[in-house]
Amino acid sequence: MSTYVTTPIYYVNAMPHLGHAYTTIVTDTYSRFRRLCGDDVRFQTGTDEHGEKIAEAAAKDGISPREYVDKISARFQATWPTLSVAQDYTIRTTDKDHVKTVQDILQQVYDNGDIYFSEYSGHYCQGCERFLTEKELVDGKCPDHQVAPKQISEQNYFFRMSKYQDWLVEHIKANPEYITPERYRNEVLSFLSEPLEDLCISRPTSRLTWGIPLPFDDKFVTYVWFDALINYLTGIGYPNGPDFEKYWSVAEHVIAKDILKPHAIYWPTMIKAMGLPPYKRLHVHGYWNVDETKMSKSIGNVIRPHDLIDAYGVDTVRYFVLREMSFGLDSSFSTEAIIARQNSDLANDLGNLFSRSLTMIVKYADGKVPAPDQDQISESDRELMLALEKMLVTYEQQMQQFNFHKALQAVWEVIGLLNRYIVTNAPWELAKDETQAKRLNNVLYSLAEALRIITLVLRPIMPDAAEKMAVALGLGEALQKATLPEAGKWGGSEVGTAISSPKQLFPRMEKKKEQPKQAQPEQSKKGKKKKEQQITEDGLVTFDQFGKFELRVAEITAADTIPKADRLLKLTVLAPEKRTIVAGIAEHYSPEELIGKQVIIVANLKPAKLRGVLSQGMVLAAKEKLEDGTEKLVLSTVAGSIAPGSRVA
RNA sequence: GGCGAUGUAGCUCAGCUGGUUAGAGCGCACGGCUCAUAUCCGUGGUGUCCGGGGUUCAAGUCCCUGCAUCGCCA
Repeated sequence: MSTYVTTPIYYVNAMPHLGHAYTTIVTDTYSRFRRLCGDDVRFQTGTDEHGEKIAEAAAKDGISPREYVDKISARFQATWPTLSVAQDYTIRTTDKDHVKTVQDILQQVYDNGDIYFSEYSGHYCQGCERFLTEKELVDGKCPDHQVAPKQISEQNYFFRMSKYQDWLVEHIKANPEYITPERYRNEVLSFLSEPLEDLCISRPTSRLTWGIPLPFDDKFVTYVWFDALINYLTGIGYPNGPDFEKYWSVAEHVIAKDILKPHAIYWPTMIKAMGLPPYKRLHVHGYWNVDETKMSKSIGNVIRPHDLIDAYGVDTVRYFVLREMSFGLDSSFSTEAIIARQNSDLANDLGNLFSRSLTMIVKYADGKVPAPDQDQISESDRELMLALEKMLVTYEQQMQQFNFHKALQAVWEVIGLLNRYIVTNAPWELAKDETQAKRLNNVLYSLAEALRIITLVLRPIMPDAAEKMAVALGLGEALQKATLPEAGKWGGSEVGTAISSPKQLFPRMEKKKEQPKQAQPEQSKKGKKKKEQQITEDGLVTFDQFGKFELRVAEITAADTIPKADRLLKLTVLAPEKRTIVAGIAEHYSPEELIGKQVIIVANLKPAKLRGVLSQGMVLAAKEKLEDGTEKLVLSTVAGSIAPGSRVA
């Protein structure tokens, strides 16, 4: 059997966050699971690097798109090893072979008549990179970006997606596992109950050059999906690569729910138009919330994988996300939740079980796996064997269905049983009585054996911890090659194998409310760094020095744009005297919305002329640099209304 | 507005085709053990199974309806 599993290619306009990490950990876990089952596995991830947003972000940074995508793509690729993710191939949409394959496919579909040229006009939102319908607009603005879209009339190429709608509906209905979990399958079928529109697949080079040129019209480049989705083919050598057929016939995609439509509708119809068989399964997962709220850049609660690894370690992070989230549903991330899992599941249940078992083998059996005695098999031994057998069946089924939390539940039931087994058999009592030596050996053997199997099934989930366990159990390299069908059977432990005293697998963690190492917005991290630098360079200011700054509350009474200055606004304020202040906030605030606002100004700043206007002071504002290269600016103000001119200190 | 999902113990959730006193983990309380990472084991729940109505000998489980939350679509 072979397995081909992919993550989406991640759009490089943002740094990796918990969502990216989750998708990738899931895919990695599944690929390791299939390997454990003995499959020939191909696991692919990658980055999506074309498009307007990339070109803009690069321009803002003053570098070429190529330099920009190299930089961000490298950040993604550097993240995966830290999460113990071991992909076989990392594709980039800017790879030469990918570009060529995309063009070949476009030409082929075009030649078959499934791509046509047409004109249309509409409201184009730059943030969304798409045309919005009349009804989507709120107060004439894009609801997501709060910007009025541009009215654009454009000629473009379209993919005849509608032609394959009936086929797709039939295919989804005939294959219940094509899209899972079921809720997303239903969503897609519901969407397909309405007539499908054709898909716009190009952008004129007059507007965008950072893309793959259409082979049949060099005045256009490919628009996102035709470029991006094809990565799943190019990564395995489409069309003539030696392994293409083998892997494509078993292709499985893992995605988050935000890109369901492209993967469940655009992609199958594209594949059909190319004359290829459809992919096998599509696995859709939900979002991670942070403490009940959405993770978002503007709130500043974005969780970064490296912060999590620093604070908890990679095994705990992997275990946590896989155990906590019901695949398909949204889940919440919180410091409390991950620490609870770490302490109760990993440290107390698994870690302690491992520790006490190995210690006893070292103490009571000279550190070697003792020989079991068939005549001394007790009821509890039998129960344990049966439980492990049952666990393996459940584990395999649930892992195959992407129900990782259920698979782990099954494993932890056995861990619980083992802790009870130890109490029931009390090896420390058996050790005191020489006539019980055989019984003792059986118990110790059972423990070694059960832990060996647990180590095996935990490998896909926590590769590093499983490796440590394997080493302590004296399993060595045999386990690396072990597959579930054989190594899962009871009795695989070799008598006489040397067991070493265990090191602590998982430490317990303090349940502090504030974890200093816990994921924090990058903003504050940078701030901390700066602060440290200032301390070392003695950049501290004294109270007296600070007192020289005269900060006051000012009320804005008028605001005007300044000709030929697109960043500046001329403000008239009361502080309490009337002043004119020039502020570089025009990109973030419109004059109208400023009237009446109370802001904080530096009142004794040396006046300066800006664009011919004398500025008597300076307005304070907080600025945040967002991952996509844009900036967010918010004026500083007071928490309640106060008389203009009040001193701030 | 249309379609769909969800609503079960303090928290997170299991409960398939209706059938004895509705479950698990976490947390909490008490007791026990000592091999172990102050870990482990045992005991402890009078839960309006969202509200209302209905079908049935019997409903958390089916039907209708209302409310709440969420998703997709328009």
